[in-house]
Amino acid sequence: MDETPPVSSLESHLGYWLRAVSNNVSQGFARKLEDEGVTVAEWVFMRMLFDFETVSPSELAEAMGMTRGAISKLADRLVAKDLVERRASLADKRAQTLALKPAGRARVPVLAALADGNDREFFGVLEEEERGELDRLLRKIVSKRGLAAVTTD
Amino acid sequence: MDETPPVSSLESHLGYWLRAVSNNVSQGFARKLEDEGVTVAEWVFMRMLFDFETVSPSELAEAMGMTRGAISKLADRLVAKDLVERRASLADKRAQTLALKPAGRARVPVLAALADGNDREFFGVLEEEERGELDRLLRKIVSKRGLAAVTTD
DNA sequence: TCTTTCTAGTTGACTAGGAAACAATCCCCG
DNA sequence: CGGGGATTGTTTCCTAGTCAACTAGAAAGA
Repeated sequence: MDETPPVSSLESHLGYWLRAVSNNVSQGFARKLEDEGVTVAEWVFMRMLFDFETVSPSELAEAMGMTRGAISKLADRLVAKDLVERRASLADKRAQTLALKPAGRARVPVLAALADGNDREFFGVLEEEERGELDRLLRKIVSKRGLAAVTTD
Repeated sequence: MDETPPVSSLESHLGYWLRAVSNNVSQGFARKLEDEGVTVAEWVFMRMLFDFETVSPSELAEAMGMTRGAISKLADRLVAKDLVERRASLADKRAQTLALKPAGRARVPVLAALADGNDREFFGVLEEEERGELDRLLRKIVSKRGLAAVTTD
């Protein structure tokens, strides 16, 4: 009777398409950031510090969907580049606070412009309202599944 | 005058949300596959071999959006697990052909079921027609931007 | 108080992948 | 033919993450 078990195709999974597009967008973005000597994770890290003066590594790890270990090393790199500084916390000697240094702060608008350009490049193929819909759907998944994350790949 | 330069937020970029969701979906999937001792890349690799009997590493690299070097190592791992085999190509002594071994072939339906479950878990929060729309939008980006992602039709 | 337990951040071992150099082989053109 | 360039797959080195063990300090409880 030739009973072939039904095996779903790769293309039938939204996760597959999501991964394909996301990897591409991130790789494209990474390439643009390369000229600025910054990675995607570093951009996200700096953009977060730009808004919130006082951020702890743990909070950042949570917000970026990365482990504390990864944040620790990421911070090392940014400190080495003189874009970020670590400040000891007075209240709690274990804790620290991360902050942008002036050079880092000055860099953020430039990187933001690259992010804008990257988004235009990849999502410009969609109509305005399609972009709105995509945005809505992605946010819905994030909120319904309660994830706080952005990683980098 | 206080001319603050406008710095776009992380959340204003579709790439940001895409990355957030995609990473989450993939991490969730990776965790499910872990019990089977397989990675996401290995699943994709095997699923492709499942359909097309004869695939060269280069084609696979193209289809999976990875470098040939990465495919070479990925193949090494799968060969080591006895799921895949390399066959020399008769016509061209440089070339080779990758094929699933019986153990690998037997594994695919199980992994496909996990992929189905993962998709349900993450995208089940959307309505049926929202999923259709998301699918459409992602495919549109892939086709308009000519991403390598699998010759689909 | 002092001791146990928890929390913040760091570190080391390991993994997957990219970039580029490489060897083998093929192909084309003189 | 035969030699220069393309192409196939591998390899080496590097980067950026994870996980789990670790250190230092804080907190809670007897």
